[in-house]
Amino acid sequence: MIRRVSDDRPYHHGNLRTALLAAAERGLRERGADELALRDLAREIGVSHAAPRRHFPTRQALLDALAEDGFARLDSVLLTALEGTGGTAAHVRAVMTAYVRFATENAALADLMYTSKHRPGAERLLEAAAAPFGRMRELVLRGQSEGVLRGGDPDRLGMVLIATLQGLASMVNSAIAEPEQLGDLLETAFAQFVL
Amino acid sequence: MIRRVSDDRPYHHGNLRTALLAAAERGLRERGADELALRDLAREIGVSHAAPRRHFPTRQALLDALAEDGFARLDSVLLTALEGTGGTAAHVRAVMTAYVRFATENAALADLMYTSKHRPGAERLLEAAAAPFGRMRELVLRGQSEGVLRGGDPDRLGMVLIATLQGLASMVNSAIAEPEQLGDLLETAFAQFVL
DNA sequence: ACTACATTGTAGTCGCTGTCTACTTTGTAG
DNA sequence: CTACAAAGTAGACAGCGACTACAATGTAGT
Repeated sequence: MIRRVSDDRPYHHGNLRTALLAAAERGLRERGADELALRDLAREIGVSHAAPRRHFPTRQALLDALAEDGFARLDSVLLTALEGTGGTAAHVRAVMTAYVRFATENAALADLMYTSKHRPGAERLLEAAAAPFGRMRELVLRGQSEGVLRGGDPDRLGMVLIATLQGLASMVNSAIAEPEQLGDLLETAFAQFVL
Repeated sequence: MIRRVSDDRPYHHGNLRTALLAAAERGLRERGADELALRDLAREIGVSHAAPRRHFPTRQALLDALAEDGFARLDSVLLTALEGTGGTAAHVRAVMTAYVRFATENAALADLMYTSKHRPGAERLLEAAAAPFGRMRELVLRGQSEGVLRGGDPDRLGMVLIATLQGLASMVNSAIAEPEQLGDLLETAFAQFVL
């Protein structure tokens, strides 16, 4: 059992991919995507500068993985919101609040999730996004069948709903709208969707 | 009248700031913000690598200027849409279409305009954004007074409207929604705002 | 238990970038 | 005409992403 440099860390990290994602997520939250450097993460974790390459062949691959994970986290946040008490209308309100809360508390992550980079091979991201979008679609279907939501193609309505929420989060994140307005803005949006 | 290196370009460019912005805008459209390098732009224009610094002290300053210009261009696009024929409802529809068209044809620019980078000194950007937002607010006021738009605080309603449009553009730009759906999505959104 | 091989780490290098500093050329106001 | 401000150049530096060659470790097959 030979140990490396300072005789404390094993040659193989064992969980480098996970460690990288965790460190990257923290860096993303605290300093933004532009400040994320693979070499910084490697130093922070204590591996060589080239080690991350085994798990993320390129910096963009790491950012994509972050975005993918972001959609999974968003999905679980929405799921939690749907577990609350109250009727469908209350659920809609809860989900709306939860979405915007998530997207404003993780502003840089939200940017990554909806970035418009030239990305030909982003199937993984789209699959990850399908989870929260599907969940929202189900809620819309339920709302329509109960008559609390406007009719029409549930896919379209769900998409417009998420778009509105993500747009509102963007306004706050870019400092165009003030965070204090968020409650009122959400209420205005809510009134448009719920009959 | 001494000339420089290849005896063709004068020592002073004369319009370097404008030239940089133009080249950057093209690069932004064709290759995305990540690929924008100050040194590339300098080479393309034919000045030294340090010359851009006189006009944009940092790369981020150039990106901010691009975003600022983006809001000005957006405002003029909206203005054009408002000059069309038809009543207020038609104007609302035209503005909605124009917004989403602008934000999808200039996807990377839209990202810059609504980015959530830690930006303490972004007053310039906010001032630039005030133009299109103010224009939208006027339209909302007109729509409300004519009874074609839902009531409530016009600032809030205008903000929700732009948020919805920007959100829809984000969905398309990130390939979550397909461009072909845009028409239907816009119609769904339109039906929510116009009584 | 041994051994071949895939996996996952290390070290070093390369070109490129953004930023900074010192210097030079040009425009311009007094 | 002359001093100074404005706007360019050249060179240096550290840091980064990406690539390569090599080393250590886990593991599957005999």
